[in-house]
Amino acid sequence: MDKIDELLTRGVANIIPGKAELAKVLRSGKKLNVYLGIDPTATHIHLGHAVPLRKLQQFVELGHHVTFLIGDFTALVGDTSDKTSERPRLSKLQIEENFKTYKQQAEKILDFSRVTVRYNSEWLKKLGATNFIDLAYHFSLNDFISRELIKKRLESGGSVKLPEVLYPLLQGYDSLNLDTDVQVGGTDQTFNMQAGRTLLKDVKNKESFVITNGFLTGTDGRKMSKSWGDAIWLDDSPNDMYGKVMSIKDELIPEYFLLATKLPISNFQSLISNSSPMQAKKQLAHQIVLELHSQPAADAAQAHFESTVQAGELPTEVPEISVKSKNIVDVLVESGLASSKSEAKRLIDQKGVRVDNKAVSTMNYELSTSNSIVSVGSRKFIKIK
RNA sequence: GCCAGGAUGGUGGAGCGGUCAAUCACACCAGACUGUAAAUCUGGCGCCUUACGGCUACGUAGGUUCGAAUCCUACUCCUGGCACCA
Repeated sequence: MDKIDELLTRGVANIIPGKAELAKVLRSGKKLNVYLGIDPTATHIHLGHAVPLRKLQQFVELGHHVTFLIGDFTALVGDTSDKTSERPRLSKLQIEENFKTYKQQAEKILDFSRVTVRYNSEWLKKLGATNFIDLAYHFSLNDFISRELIKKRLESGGSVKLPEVLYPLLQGYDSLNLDTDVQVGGTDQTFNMQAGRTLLKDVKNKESFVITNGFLTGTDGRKMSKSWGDAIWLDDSPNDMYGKVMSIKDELIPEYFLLATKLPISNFQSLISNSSPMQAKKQLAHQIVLELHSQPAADAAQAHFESTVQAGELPTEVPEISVKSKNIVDVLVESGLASSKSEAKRLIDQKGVRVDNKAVSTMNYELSTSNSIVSVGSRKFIKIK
């Protein structure tokens, strides 16, 4: 399996119009214009978001011309499928701030020095009503209302706002302006990306491709999502990240190797079949931390996991804190181990609090010696100075 | 503008005058168990109090009542429908 094969298969849900066609173009050696669009309201990236970024990076490595498109204009219109939150109108400054934050995380995966960053307001701002109507002639309402989501809402008497219908049009115009050969995105973007194909074909008589990637399963077994609290974030600390990976179900190990690391497929296949789930998962967690942080961080996170979680020992580095109080309840609150006195008492009640590894059984407990280690549960430790 | 429906804890969503700090589910926390921070089971999950109990909360502001998340009025914001547009 060479790089092109890997690009065509790894984490890929669908290729439109087809894999064979794209393979042919890739093999021809032609440099392609590839792009991924993002919504500038998003600033925090998790491993699921990272899947299309990895795909983009594969294109970069093959020497294609990759554009990272920031949907600053379309953000104003809003992809209204998400109806719960009112979309704030972002100022140019905010958008740039957001992107800065985004980039800090994204560059762990995507090499921005070999990527062109652009904003779609560049051309959308200039698009007048006349041109806009012209664009609209390339589409029919039938296509839009046959979409599953839209159809359901219409059938149940819900309303579909016009901008929702117009949104794909703008996205298609992006493709046209970037003279796109390949668009990358999640399967949820299939329809919007198709609009680009339509325009390119109609206007420029150009055949283009769409690659959609699958979704990564979150730590709770559902799709990894910001709102479900089951995400592993690119900026999670090494220990957190390692731990979160260790908490996934064993069955997900191959999926994670495939979608969340860049380890060659053959490498991890043999690894999985030759080791116990526990070992394989530790390898996986190590690899993920290594890629997103560093080798030493990954080693340290693994050591931390082995000693703290597996052997139940104290972590090597315990944050030190000085507190005014001696009483255990106050200490817990002051150190932040508990958010309120009520919670602190609850924790003590439930035998969740230990001082120097001995469970605290009374609220009146006073810390006697300095340098005591206070712990809550099995993973929160603090050393009291 | 008119009509109808709605706004409850981190989320979804009950409750429709007292027994509501608010059913339930999810998320979260602790305990047990485990190769694991998985699964499963147990307990917990506003704040203050060792406890008895107290306090603040159900969009905002008032009112009715011995008593309101529950009834009334106004306002704000959402969601539909209808109308109007020189």
